[in-house]
Amino acid sequence: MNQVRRDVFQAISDPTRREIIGLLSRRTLNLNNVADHFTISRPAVAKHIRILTECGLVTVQTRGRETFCQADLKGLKEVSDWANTYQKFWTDKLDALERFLDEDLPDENA
Amino acid sequence: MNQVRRDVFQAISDPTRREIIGLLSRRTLNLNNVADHFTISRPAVAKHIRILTECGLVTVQTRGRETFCQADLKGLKEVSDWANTYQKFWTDKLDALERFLDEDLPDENA
DNA sequence: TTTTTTGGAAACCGTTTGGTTTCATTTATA
DNA sequence: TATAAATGAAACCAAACGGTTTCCAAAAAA
Repeated sequence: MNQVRRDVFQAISDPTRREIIGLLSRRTLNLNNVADHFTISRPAVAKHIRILTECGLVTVQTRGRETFCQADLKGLKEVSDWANTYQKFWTDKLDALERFLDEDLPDENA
Repeated sequence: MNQVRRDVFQAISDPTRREIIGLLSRRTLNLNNVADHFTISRPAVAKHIRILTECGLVTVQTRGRETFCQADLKGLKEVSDWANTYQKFWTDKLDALERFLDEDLPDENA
């Protein structure tokens, strides 16, 4: 969990972090509020949140003794865009011509 | 790299694996052909490909002494769908009412 | 002013990750 | 048939990951 690689793809690879994203997408919560949703310890949640902040998916704002965590999920566009590059693999709208053009012709930079 | 967690999100968290996906999305290649695109060793590439097969993003077919690797990226729909859940975070089409409803009203399960 | 709440930070731990080298096996080819 | 090509498999490794417990500091509440 110690920070070295910090990109969005790696940040969302952990299911707990995706849950945290889901929580914070609905409302801002302080750290303990987030931790209350999980069985893992509060420091573990804090580390997940740090990872999310390091790739910009969460911003943190301290007020008094509380640390409010807010989702800022613009960075997920990169993920969406990347996955959508391969949309044809799960879309059935390909007709014979498209298949021919996409797969049967030799690639121009092959 | 030893296989335990096998979900698509974790499979695509590694940049090398995303590159392999890109390669195989354009044409089927045998293992050495894939490995030629990288500086890491052939066994390392083989392990990446195994991970991709274990979550169904790549299928493998042996013919003679060669192992042909083919992309089957339907599984990326899960990633696309998940990311698109948060599309409003990078889409500017929210008007004042939407912002009000989404953020300013107290959450019903708060 | 004690006491609680909130959370940062450090030290530690076992497992997973991403990589290597080496060796064996199978299939083609000279 | 001897050799080369393609790959699998095993053993190993350092670093990162995901988690813990413990302790400390600051802010709020009794």
